[in-house]
Amino acid sequence: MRLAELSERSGVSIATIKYYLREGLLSPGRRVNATTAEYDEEHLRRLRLVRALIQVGGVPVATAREVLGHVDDDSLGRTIRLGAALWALPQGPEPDEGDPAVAAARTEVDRLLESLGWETARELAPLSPVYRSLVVAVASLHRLGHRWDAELMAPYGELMHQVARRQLDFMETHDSPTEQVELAVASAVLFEPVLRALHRLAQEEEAARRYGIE
Amino acid sequence: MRLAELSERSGVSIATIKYYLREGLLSPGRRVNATTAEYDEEHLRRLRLVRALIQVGGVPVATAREVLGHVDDDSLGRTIRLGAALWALPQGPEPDEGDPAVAAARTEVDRLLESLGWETARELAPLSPVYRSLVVAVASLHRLGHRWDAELMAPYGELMHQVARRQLDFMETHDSPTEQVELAVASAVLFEPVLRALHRLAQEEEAARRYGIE
DNA sequence: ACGCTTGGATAGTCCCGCTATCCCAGGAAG
DNA sequence: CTTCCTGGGATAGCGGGACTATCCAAGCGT
Repeated sequence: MRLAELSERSGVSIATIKYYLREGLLSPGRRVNATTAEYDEEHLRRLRLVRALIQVGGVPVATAREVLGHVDDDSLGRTIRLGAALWALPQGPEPDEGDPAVAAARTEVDRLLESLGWETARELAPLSPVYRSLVVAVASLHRLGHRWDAELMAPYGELMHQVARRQLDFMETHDSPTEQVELAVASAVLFEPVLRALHRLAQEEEAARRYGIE
Repeated sequence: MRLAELSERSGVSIATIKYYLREGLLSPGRRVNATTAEYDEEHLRRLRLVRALIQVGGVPVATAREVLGHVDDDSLGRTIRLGAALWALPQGPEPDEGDPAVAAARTEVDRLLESLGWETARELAPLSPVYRSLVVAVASLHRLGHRWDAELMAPYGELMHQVARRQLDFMETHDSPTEQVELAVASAVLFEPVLRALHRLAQEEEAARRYGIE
């Protein structure tokens, strides 16, 4: 299919697709001649993923490029590829090491990982952006006066572990490693808005049950 | 305390505090005379909340203003205040009603709410931005080929309900309604990065356990 | 009295995600 | 062959968002 058709079927404007091509989020089409390029279903799939990441997941374009670069890197093993893709995602602020709230948060997070028995996560913690963003969020909660300790959070960790297990089960129903990693990334990015929405709905629901519509 | 001290203690630059004052995220200090204003602990607390919303939660300034407006509106009952504040938060794209994936997603979400017995959420669904953002995310998962139905999601809904219950329990340990709503908003915004980080760590952990470091 | 700080107002900066314009090279129609 | 039209690449511009830098006038301290 041509650019025009790709645009038609994906609902993304031609100008925007060109922009994504420039930014390296999409591989160029197969050049038929100097003025024509041909795109296939693979491009369409990828374009939908890109849109989902950017629009629904709110991932910046530069980050999406990096993530997809890892997804496509089939020189790596599955775990590393997945890890690399997930590590490229967060982009929150870095922890301010001078802040005592950060130090306290770090201690609690470490205790949490220990009590959950997440050995790999503990080993990789000093390097992991995800770990750092967790520390930042916990430090913020501390500063606002929330009690937040490992005991309190452990059940949530277990829950998220259950979620992750379900998702990897689903991932394994696909064959191609690239597709698997793509799915995992899509889950990471799109499943989170789902959880967030469920969380907020639950909060409203529970508040209404406890206090009624005053 | 003066502006300079407020800046010092919060770690936010004077210029930025002035910006927040202009934007109405912070109430002006008590004017002592034509050139001096006095701020108190309340301002500091609020400033920390604002920073957390914006930096950690990634909430746009305009949205934060709206949310805090509801938090401060003590003419409303607790449930409504909390609901209004949470409704102002999401800011995702609106669902495209022409899209069949959106229609399918809506059906599944409605079935989910029914099976969870979230009556209030069901009643308010047509109006709720949170509900709409859930539909958008689910539709996106559908388009990317994820199986997503009410049965699959119900356990996650239950989990989020548990989370919400714990948070409201904590909220009730505070007395002032404004503080309670503030806490709830902080939870909604800061607890979510925590869950997200836990989710990603769990995903890495589980992948490493299943596949090793290939 | 005079410099120094404080707070308010205004304009400017930087980044990001597009979007509009221009240009040239085919291919199709006459 | 010529002419016109379309597809694709390159470049520059736009609009919004979050700050940030500069200026200014009014006190306050010595």
